Amino acid sequence: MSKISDIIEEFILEQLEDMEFINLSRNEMANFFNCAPSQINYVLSTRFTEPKGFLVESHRGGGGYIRLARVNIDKSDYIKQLLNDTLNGDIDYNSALTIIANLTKIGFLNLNEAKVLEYALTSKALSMPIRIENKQRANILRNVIINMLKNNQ
Amino acid sequence: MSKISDIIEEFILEQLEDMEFINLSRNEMANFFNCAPSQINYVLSTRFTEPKGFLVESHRGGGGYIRLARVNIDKSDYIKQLLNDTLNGDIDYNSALTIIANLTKIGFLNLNEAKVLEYALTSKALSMPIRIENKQRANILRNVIINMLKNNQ
DNA sequence: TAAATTAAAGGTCAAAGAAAGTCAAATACT
DNA sequence: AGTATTTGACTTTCTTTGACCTTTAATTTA
Repeated sequence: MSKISDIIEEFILEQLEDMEFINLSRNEMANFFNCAPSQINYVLSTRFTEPKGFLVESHRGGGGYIRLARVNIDKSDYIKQLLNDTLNGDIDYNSALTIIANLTKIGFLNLNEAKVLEYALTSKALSMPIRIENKQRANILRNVIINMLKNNQ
Repeated sequence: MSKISDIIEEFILEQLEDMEFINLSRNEMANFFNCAPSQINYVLSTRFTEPKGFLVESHRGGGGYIRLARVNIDKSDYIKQLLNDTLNGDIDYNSALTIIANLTKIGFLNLNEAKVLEYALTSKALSMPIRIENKQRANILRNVIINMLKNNQ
């Protein structure tokens, strides 16, 4: 019994496949999937976030729409931004997965490396009596990146 | 007059037979076996543990589930021993390096994977009080191994 | 035609609902 | 007595729903 949010996510991803962007109508979507309009916002805000590589713009009023675009990332900018910003805060597991996927996409990690890193950053792997899992995750990820830069390139 | 825990264990094992993984609903199970939901947790935590070669993931909230995977643990005595003993204690960085080297030697990890893992387990990456750091390191290493076992069959 | 109104979007937020997790007390075995 | 199992109250996490808000286009009115 799959969640409606997952179904909507799947649908959107399908639409977006090899499209630079798509325009959605929130009300039509809600109608089609038989859910509250705000459900669409929920899906967008949990699954189509900026760190996951999506960009959402919208216009209200008559003829309003939601435009969803994929952003493509520049390798060195991306890594710079990770080290300077993103990885100084807290990173939950899902965000980590996204980051790892991005690092793979830009060729910084290969699939084997990505896999190991994913496994090392699961909640379970990091679970500790103290509550600093997300900080810990960010820290590990940052250090791996730094070391790869230092020793590999 | 078999214990309900044993019956549930049996049931799960049967489901899992020649399945790579199964998804359970805790509430449905509890309902089916007429027991408290937390009984399911009890069975999982006493009988489907990592050292025994099982992997449990779960999600809460609407549409939540518990996913149980079986892992092929008969790979080598060395790995068995790691999961059963060594990695239940504390592991300092140098011991980790040795373990990673061994895992590489027996072909369980390739060089890329080994490298990432090394980077992820440095003191700096884990930066915390030393007592906890070594526990954390063991925990991460154990989780990586268990997940690799699952994925590489 | 400019201003005012109405209708058509989309946004926000909090409450309700739907799982699963935790922990400790009670009970049962050995 | 000591360990293992069972139960249940309470917690945490994630999802769904709905009431109310804001923005903008279209339409009506003075």
